[in-house]
Amino acid sequence: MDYKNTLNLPRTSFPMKANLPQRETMILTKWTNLYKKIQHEFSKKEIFILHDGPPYANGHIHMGHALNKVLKDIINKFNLIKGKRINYIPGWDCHGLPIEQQVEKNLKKENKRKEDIGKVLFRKMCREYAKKFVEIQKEEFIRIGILGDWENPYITMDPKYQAIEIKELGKFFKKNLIVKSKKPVYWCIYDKTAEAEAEVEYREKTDPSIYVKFPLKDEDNTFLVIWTTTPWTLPANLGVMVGEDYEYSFIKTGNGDVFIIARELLDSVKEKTGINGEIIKTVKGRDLVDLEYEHPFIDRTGIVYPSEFVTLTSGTGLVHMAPGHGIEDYTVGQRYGLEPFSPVDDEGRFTDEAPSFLRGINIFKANELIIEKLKEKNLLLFEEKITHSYPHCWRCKNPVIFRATPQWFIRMESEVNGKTLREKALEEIERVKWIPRYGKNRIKSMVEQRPDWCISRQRYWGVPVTVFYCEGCGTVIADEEVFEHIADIVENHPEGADIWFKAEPEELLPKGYVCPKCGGNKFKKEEDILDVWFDSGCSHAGVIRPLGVKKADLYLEGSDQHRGWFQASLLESVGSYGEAPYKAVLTHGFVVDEEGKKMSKSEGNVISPQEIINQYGADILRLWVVSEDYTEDIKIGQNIIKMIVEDYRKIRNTMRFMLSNLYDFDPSSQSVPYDEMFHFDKWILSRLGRVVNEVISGYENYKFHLVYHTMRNFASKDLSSIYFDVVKDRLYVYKPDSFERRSSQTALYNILLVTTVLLSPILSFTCEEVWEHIREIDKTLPESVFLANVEVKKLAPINEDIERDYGILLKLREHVMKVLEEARRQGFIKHPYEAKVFISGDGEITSVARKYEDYINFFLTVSQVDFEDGGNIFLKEEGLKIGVDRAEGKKCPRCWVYFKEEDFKGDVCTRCAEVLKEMGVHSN
RNA sequence: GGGCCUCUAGCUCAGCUGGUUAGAGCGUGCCCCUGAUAAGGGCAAGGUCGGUGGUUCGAGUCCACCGAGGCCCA
Repeated sequence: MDYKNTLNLPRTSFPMKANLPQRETMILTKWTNLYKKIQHEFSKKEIFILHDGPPYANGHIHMGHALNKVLKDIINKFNLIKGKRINYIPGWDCHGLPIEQQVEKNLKKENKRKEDIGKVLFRKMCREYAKKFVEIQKEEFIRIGILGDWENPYITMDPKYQAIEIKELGKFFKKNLIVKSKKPVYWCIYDKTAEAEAEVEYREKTDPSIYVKFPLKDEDNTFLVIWTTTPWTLPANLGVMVGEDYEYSFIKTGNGDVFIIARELLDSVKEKTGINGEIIKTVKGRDLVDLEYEHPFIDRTGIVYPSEFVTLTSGTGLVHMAPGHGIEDYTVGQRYGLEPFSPVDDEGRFTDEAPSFLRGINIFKANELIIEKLKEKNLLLFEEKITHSYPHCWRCKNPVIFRATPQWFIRMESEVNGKTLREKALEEIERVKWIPRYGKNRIKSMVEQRPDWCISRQRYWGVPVTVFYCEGCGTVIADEEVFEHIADIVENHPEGADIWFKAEPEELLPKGYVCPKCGGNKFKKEEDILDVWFDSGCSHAGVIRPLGVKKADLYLEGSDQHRGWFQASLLESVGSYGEAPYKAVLTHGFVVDEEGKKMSKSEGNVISPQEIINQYGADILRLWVVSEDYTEDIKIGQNIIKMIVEDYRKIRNTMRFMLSNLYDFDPSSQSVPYDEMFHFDKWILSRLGRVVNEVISGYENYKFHLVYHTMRNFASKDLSSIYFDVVKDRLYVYKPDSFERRSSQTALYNILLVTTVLLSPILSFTCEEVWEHIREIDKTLPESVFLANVEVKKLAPINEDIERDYGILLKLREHVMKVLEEARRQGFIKHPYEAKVFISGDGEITSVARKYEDYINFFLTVSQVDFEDGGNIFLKEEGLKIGVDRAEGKKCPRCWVYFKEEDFKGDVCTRCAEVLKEMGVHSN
């Protein structure tokens, strides 16, 4: 007789092979309305808001996006498990330079320029471009299983969003947080336009290289020596910068002149200029600070300033400073109250503010005149031509210059509720929880040091700075009512803010509006648009506050956003509402390759989420996200993916084993009450309870890699290697409805439910798939694991008494395994069932093992255990001796355990014979 | 060049306020099973904690410097 048919062998339709790429798309169909359903069913619960930072709507998603969105998804889904309601509205950032550039590039192919087609048409093209990628990315995010309100995302180019942004801007103007002042930007004097940093191209250019003497005011014949390749900026010179910690030497030459030059650069300057002399003293840069000098050819003086921007790689270590013509000069200048002086007009000609010999002259042509002037004054130390890399206009290929132009700024020192914006922002930083903790220092030092926020851009694709200028008196029109009025118009216009560029000022202003200062009724529109960081910085106002909530529970982005979105959002919110828009901010690191190097096309080490999804499935991608500590760089590569795939298999098979042994189990009628359960089943539930605690604390502390390690270890150690291995005998051999089997099935069912729920935030697809199989066991369960309301802790009671005993029994088991291995090696046995184990000694292990005398052989997966000294192969230690011999008797063909002849009834063991009898099966 | 951060077995991670022979899982090797089977089980070998120098009775754990890498700034 084939006894195999009388066993309760596992049965399941849950496939071993996941085939995720295909299966996941089916599950996605099921999830189509899931978010809505959850919102509906969980509507009474406490809300948790993770506010999405908007990715830029350009290109397909990359690993960084995937990492970010999966982390968010895990947190959202964990909150569902905790019994909260979530609100997750994904967003996109749509305006700005990269899209503008891409569209311009496309235009160029048709030999067109954006100037030729006009702002409105150009903006339309940008909008279409952004829209296309919003749709693409949306599909990609949905594909990786991100749960959210994908039907109603927030999009910064939506009229509604733009309207809110304009209102926010209005608040800033109303609170006097915005000022107009000058700042140097890249400027093309041929195209007469500002250019963004990302737009200029570096090319070789030949320029004069001159060393100039700046006479000290209070010390005769003593000169600061500066070096410059832009003599034309000398008329705008307002100071000299030095490095505070550098050493500067005073060189006295033959004719009595004293030159001040950085000591480290002395040799190179001497060599270049031919000056010679002896060092009469050397001082620190900070000792030079505040020294006053006379401008070489203009009747004014300047002083020496300390600067972190001075380097000793070239020049003299003393840097000529023109705050209107250099960004570093400007930054230092701001610090000391210097204006960004720039006596140069749109077309690159000197204005009336320049000395008379230069007025009206093109700056590049003026170089020679200035050099002549310096020679005339005997202040030119040396002159030559050099060729160096210099920024050029990307369209006309001519050199660009830095030129101070009027810009709008949010002033960090403006007052908000009695404090400066900066102080208030710093105060708010203290109130926010930063994860990891050092994130706080990072953003704090950035906010402490940051310059005023320049929010204007001289570009086409963005939200306009909706202010007017009175043509009569030049007054800036920035009344709140005007902003509200324009916001209304924008919100109700199909193309939103495009109306600003289409309509006349009269159409945009409230009817009959006159200049509050001069009563004039002719106005000019501001042409500038807003910095995209202001766009996304308003998202709390556009998304969170309309829900009636003041703060998001969490913002979660890459650590680069301490400078970007976190800061923009903080400043915008503090300026507008006096507080931070978030309670907590979590940051993650960046995706790097297996060597820890950053990914780049040229290195060829880029891996895309699409590749992983198509080859292995989104759950593999999701498992990867939690496999590493994301607060630092997170590595990915083929080897790492392989490892993740292995782990996935282990977890999947563990789930499968449980399912396959529950095919005849009805939890409502066949569960064994906890108190009556078999001790080993109580033990595994207790272990599960520990796992639940660890996993929940891992989730709560955002340490998902700990969740991963805990679950993986539980699956492979506690479950596969111990519990399943031991419990198989009870599951397979006993009568289907026996206590022995039902008790273990009760445990298995609890474990399956709990692990499925606990893993669902991570392995969302697989857990949903498992869930569908669990629902065949319990038909009362809700349709999705994400709608489940499983009280995981209740299903996994911790039992310390049992844990204590089993802690000891497990030690015994480990010892026995070693002895069995030795026996196997020596050929005594092959399968553990062929063994009889002898346990003796007066230690704790022996006494606990005796307590479980009738069961201990099953726990050790051997056929027989004797509590006496014996065995051919043995292990001995303090108070314990374990021996192994061949089991006595013969193997029962049904349960495979060895029994003595007298323990057989017919050709099966008495245990099996009894089971068969109860089952009504006749054996031989 | 500056600020912040990281560096423990082949891989991913533990290792609390400094204190016995540095742990886990995976992978690897060898073996077993064939009633989880393109599965399952067992045993074993692998680190002196990026490097150097300090503080200390004692350091992976504190300090300094160096190296590799990441983010931001320049």
